[in-house]
Amino acid sequence: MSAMTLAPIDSDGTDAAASPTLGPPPKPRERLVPSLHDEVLARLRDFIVEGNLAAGARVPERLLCERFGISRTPLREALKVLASEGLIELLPNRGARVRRIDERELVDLFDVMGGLEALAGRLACERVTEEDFAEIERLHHAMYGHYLRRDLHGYFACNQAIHDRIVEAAGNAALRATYAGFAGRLRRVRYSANLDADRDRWGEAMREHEEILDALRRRAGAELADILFRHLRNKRRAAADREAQISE
Amino acid sequence: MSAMTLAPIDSDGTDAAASPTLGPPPKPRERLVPSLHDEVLARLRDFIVEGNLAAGARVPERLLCERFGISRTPLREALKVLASEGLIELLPNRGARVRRIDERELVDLFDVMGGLEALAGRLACERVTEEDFAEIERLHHAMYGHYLRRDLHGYFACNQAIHDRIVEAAGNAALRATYAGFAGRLRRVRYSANLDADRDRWGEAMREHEEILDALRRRAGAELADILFRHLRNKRRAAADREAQISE
DNA sequence: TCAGGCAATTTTGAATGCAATTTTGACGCG
DNA sequence: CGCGTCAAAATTGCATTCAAAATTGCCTGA
Repeated sequence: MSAMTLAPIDSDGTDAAASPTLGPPPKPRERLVPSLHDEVLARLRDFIVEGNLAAGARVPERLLCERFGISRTPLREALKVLASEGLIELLPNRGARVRRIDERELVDLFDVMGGLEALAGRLACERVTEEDFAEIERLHHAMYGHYLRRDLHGYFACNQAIHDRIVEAAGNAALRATYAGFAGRLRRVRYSANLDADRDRWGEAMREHEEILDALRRRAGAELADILFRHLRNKRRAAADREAQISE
Repeated sequence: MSAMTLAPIDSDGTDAAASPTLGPPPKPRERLVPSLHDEVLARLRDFIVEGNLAAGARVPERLLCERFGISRTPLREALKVLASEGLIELLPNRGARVRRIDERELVDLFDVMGGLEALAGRLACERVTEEDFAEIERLHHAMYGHYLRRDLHGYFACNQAIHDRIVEAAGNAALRATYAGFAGRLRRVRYSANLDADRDRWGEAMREHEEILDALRRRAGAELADILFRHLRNKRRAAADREAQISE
């Protein structure tokens, strides 16, 4: 093959950093046009995550194009991205299908979530500020209140918020993005850890959260990482038990 | 907007599992045609990872199309995927650029790698077989041999192999894929942890590997996770020091 | 009645075309 | 000589088109 005609292309020197001297119009036009592609991608992802397409079902290109009012090109681009995210699978010449998540894969995903939360906890111990901690502590107590009142909805909201805050406190963009990605994949399966029917697990979860807060207070990174991983493990196990309980 | 004309689409019942009754042609034509898209995606990824495009440089659509002998459509699809992988960034109406990885992001990526390795270690302790362990032990001793002989290349190869085996032993597909993704992103920056110039770090790394093997032997999950995370941290720190040393 | 085969239709994968935006470069002015 | 303006050229985003593959439906023959 011919020589690398464009082998080492040099940077054009344009820096991603703001260069105010270059911008005559002071208007910071960032994302003025959110680009159809991104919008379609987000919409299609939501469409699937929200369960509008059954697991294993074909993803009907034509229909979705009409639905979103676009041509096939941007839709197909979005499909490739969703496939790389693991939400759908592309069968050569046979279209896209919503990926079916079997029990084994669910366990795998939960474990990775656990690993990411463990990492978040470890990093959070290094970087969390007093304000961050105070906010998490506040959420923790609010959650405890919901627990006492048996307010499942409020409890879940606080629980979610706490875990999100920990990830946030880790101050790691790559971690945040990866965490969000896995959370999205898991959101599709409703692992209804319906604690209402499992008071024991609820109490256990609450105790684990006490440990989490305590480890974070002491900035005990490795310890917090361990607790968080096991916390997710228990959560998954409870969900699995509940699943089995329903199906029997 | 109108009613969800295609709201709950049902599965077509076709199972991903082999359905021999449905397949008249017994030929298992899986991936006979690797689909241009996948090929282009892999080639483009390699092209960028191997440093043919400088960080921050524009990704010239037209030129790459000619280079790969394809039209813009599959190339653009690949670009979207690479953008979702974080390898490039897409600026609306202004094309794709190779993402510039600054010091901060490098630290973030290393930490996530550390978190993933920690998870791999923890899971490996749960699932590793005696054969798996024996293989890792063998690699460890081989690595020690390279260390004694100051064979940097052989040392690196074994080192890499050990970490890969641990991830493999974790038996978690999602983890493996995520790990591979981050490894790819990091491969672009040559964090030449040139141990040859840093004998202390090399010795330290070797001692850490002794701990790793020991924890794995005892199936001490939480402990191994902790060691692996710190191992990556130290590796990063050594690379950063070396970087600073070079630039001064 | 039902299995098998063939042709029409549908669907996918990729190329091409076209409007809109950006970039480039020349020109005029201070 | 430097700076702003504006038009030409290039590039991007998306729609449309086209060929190849798969799916569907129909028909035939046992």
